[in-house]
Amino acid sequence: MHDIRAIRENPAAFDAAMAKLGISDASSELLSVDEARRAAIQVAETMKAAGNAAAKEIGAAKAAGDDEAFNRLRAEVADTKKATAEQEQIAKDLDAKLRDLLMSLPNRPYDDVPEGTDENDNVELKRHGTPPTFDFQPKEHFEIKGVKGGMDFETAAKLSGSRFVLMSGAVARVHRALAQFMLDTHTEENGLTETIPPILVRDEAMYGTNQLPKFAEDSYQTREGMWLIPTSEVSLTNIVAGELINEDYLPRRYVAHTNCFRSEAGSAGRDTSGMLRQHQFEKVEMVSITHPTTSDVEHARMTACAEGILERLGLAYRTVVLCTGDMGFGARRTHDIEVWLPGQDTYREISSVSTCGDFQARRMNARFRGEDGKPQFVHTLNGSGLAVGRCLIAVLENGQTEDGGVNLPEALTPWLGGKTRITPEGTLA
RNA sequence: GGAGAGGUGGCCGAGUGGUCGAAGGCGCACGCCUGGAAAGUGUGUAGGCGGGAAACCGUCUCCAGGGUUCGAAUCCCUGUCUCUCCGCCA
Repeated sequence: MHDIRAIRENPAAFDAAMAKLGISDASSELLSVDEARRAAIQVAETMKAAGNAAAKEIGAAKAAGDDEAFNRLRAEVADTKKATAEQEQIAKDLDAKLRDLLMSLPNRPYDDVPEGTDENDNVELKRHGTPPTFDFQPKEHFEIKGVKGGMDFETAAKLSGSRFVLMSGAVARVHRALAQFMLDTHTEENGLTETIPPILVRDEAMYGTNQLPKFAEDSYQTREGMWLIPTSEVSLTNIVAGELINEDYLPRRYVAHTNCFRSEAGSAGRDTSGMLRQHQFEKVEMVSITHPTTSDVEHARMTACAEGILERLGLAYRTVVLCTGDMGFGARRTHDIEVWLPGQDTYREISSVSTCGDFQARRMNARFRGEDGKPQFVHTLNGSGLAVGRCLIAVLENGQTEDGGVNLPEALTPWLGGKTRITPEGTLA
């Protein structure tokens, strides 16, 4: 959510930033509602002040035993009471309207974010590792002989429909090992706090991290009205919702391994084969709550944490900064990390690391007490570290051998009980 | 599912119709004390919104929304959340 005062002070800067997102003249309606709202507040408060003063006089008259004055003042107050209430309602409605307008606008990109319309305008920041070469035609993950038996889409469809998978045996084990490896690395080496959060949340949490009100159709809701999280960013970021915390509590760094649920409402027909895009998937998510002055450094740090996982696994990747047209609703800057998938002969997103500035903090009302003793909004960041299912795909495709087996990354060995390979028969060896 | 209790400031906790934005404690800030620290001690310390260059002023807020009343943290209604006991259950 945006700061109406900042917009009021410099509407041109705000409009220029929003124009980069293709939203023209964003400030004019905001400012006119704001002006009406402030005028209404002024009127309402003046009326209210008069009423309060009268109430005091009435009390004094009563105490003095002056019945004549008491009754006269009572009648006066009764006359203006209704008008005051109406005026207050007007002010309240305008305030709610302004809030709704502010809530529905996306965050403004930082100045260093490249302008563009879609993913083709994203700018590469970094390329790490070399895509492996094969002396045979590398397959997609679900075509690899040793993998097929442990990655069953038909049975999953019987249970749940399309975009679900039933993993078993070696594939399931490698998937689990990956998640554990990520979690252990983040907690033991990157200093993140391991967390097991609820994955079913209330409306308020979904508002806080901007899934609501605009993107309700992307998530699943229970009969009771709770939401299955589309990412544990929701649970982790909202830890500080409504809090006024001590400055020395910052930064706060969380990591969680959870299931995530997405309806994929807008992506019919995309990535329909394999387990690249599922309704249910596992993700190791990182969230940082920081002081405003350190969020940029934190953004780089978090990106490095995610990249480090791929580096240890020996996977080639590239990191891009998303252009204005490709960014999500709440982000001020987003780094996407794309891993090399030999089966698709391309880089595919495996992590997205965003800094949101105070955008979510305003929505959540998450503050800390600053140097001057005044509350300020915290900054929030989130990033995948990494998407476990997609990481599994990368490991399988990059490690595949001509016989249909898979050589697994050395870094994973401790989490696989010393095993290093999936055989063409689908067993761990 | 049944029964009950309760939501007060950054935190804990008093307060059952006015003089209450709210005692007291903790925490925090500044000072005194000290060689330095701890302890002790003094003073200060809620937030939102609106106005104002500022000082400051107004207004709202004791879970939320309604109601009673001249006046509500306090009484009534509804909602919501939390906790306890019983039942069921991983």
